[in-house]
Amino acid sequence: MTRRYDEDCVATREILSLVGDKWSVMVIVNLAGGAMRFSDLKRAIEGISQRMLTLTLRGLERDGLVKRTVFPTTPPRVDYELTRLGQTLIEPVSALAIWAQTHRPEIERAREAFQRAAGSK
Amino acid sequence: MTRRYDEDCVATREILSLVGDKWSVMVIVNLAGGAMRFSDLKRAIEGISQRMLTLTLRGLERDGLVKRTVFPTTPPRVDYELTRLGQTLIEPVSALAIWAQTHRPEIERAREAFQRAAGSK
DNA sequence: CAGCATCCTCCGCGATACTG
DNA sequence: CAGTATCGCGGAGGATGCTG
Repeated sequence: MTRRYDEDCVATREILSLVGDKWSVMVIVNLAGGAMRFSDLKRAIEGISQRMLTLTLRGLERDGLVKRTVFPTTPPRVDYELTRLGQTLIEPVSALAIWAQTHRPEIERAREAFQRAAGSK
Repeated sequence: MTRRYDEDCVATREILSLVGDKWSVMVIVNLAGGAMRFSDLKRAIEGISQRMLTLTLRGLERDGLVKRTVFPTTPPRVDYELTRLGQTLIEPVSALAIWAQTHRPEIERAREAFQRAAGSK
């Protein structure tokens, strides 16, 4: 059924875009080592704005990849950690990261060649 | 060295974003079955604009993932196919796609639960 | 057919300021 | 500390029209 096929594609893409999302990956990688609080994540992920960290964490929580725990103290403290589902993502994402590292030189060379080809036009 | 570490991260992310890029993945998946010409790709990838297909193909060609072959006929004909490097991407990307398919129900449920939690606030 | 150039729109995201 | 609310810009990307 075409309809079902499309739905699958859309859903799959939606999830794949997670991996392409800069901040989501950074958060997941950081949480791979264990729970962290909001401010620690903010400090660990260089360049992220408070807003984006909040939005990213909300998205991951919403998808069941991250668990949010609030300690009702003053000042408030909130811990974030990967759920079991979130942890299963680490492996395939790492595979891709390794691919990236492995083939980086090739890509670099391809870019230079492409550059030269374009320049000599 | 911190500098090197950052460079690695940036480079890796740059490559990972490829996977998050909607159109790039679609192109790669379509080319996994063999060479295709421009118009065939355009028809196969529903919803893509001519502009984005061109840009996406240029990017992939630039990175050495796709090879572009021009047949100087009239009307012109251009074939695109995965390079060997491009083909090595299929496996890790598929792994991720399978992860997405496998865990979709869980994610779906997490979203519904999250929705309910937000609604009852 | 394949593709470049141009215009124009939308919204992702950062910066900033305020709250419990 | 851990957010939410608001504003503003820059860039991604669709629509359209023109070429070899």
